[in-house]
Amino acid sequence: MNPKDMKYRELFSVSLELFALFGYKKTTVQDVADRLGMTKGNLYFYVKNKQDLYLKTITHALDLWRDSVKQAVDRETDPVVKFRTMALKSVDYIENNAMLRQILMNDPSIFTLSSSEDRFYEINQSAMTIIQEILNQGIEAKRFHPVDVEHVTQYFFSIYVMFLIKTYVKSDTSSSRTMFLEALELNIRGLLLTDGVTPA
Amino acid sequence: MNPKDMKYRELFSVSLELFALFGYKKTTVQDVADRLGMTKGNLYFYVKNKQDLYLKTITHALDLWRDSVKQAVDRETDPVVKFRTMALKSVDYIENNAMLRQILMNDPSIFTLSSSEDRFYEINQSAMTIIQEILNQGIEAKRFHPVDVEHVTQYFFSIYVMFLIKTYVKSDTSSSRTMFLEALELNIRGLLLTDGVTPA
DNA sequence: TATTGAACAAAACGTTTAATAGTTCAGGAA
DNA sequence: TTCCTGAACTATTAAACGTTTTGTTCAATA
Repeated sequence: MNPKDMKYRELFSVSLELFALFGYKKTTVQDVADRLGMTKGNLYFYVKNKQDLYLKTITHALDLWRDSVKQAVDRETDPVVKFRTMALKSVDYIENNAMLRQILMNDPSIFTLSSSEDRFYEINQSAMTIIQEILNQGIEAKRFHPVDVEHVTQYFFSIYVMFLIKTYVKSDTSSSRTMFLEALELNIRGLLLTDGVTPA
Repeated sequence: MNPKDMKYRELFSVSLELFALFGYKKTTVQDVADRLGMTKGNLYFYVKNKQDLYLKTITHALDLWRDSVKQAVDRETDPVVKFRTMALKSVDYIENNAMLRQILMNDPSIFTLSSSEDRFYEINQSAMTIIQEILNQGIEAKRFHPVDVEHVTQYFFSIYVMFLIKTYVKSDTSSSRTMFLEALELNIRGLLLTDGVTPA
């Protein structure tokens, strides 16, 4: 890895930690520069402005999240197992990442149900591709119902976002784990074709 | 109907219209009193304060919504038809009620994914009862999978709220209708027991 | 290319003040 | 009693102010 990338990684890492700890407003450019052992003026060599620093930091964190899920999915071959792995790994990742959870709580607008308000549209779009590919593969293999892939992908991603909001933004922890697992099985049943037989 | 109830209905009707038109902040107690042909002082005979007026007004509107869905569901007997009727009627009602839609847009916090923040907890709880009864009946009649009724009810209600937010709060109108219908069929398939046969 | 530090601009903050809007209440009419 | 009025009172909001903090730029430099 080249030294420039290293510098960026360190920058995003420090930045994420501070934003998680203090939130966007209370984190000053000076704070970040101090922790990096540089002056705030020099930060502007790496990012356009504070907003840009924040956006790049979150985007980087979301990239790592998606990559982790993608890798887990790629290890599997069966579409049903892929689907289940995707769902479980996604939740597992955030479950074990306190800093990212804190970021979500500080800034509820990171995950929005409105695509037009979505500041992370591109990364979310690429996350949806994972769902889409699994659906296509499952339909191709005659394991899944021939659903409207585009809309069902959108639907699954919306449910996923809804869960994230419920559980980590609104911290409605109570029974949301059980709800998630019940929902997962229900959706898999909704997708599955009964072997060979097409019900009337 | 007794005259007191009539007065309240008029009050809520006028109030809803003004809140829809101007939003909570811009609607003054004076505005409401004027439209009712009374003084603002007298409004306090009917409600505790402005906040109470708003809460009672919205609650009343939500009551009418739920009653309309409940009536439509009660006209059916088959659990699958009931389920579909419930979903379609719910969306149909808001689709044909511009004032209520405006209220939702003015105040995005009416429908929240957090039960602890829910100012309309009771009415939403009673709406969930409709779902719960249909699930119980369907399971009893061996038409539905024996799902965890409590959590699946919560799940369906959350999806419903998610759709309302997406469509009427964030006005992501684009393809949300198609998504809704695809999701409805997927969920029904997920609920349905294949006749007689239990898949391994 | 990467960094500094000073200078500048913009935003946030605390305070004061005036206007507006919400609430109470004594008293009177239905 | 129930319902209502109108004036008095209180709380909230908005604007304007100077002050301080913070974000951003840039010429100089290693």
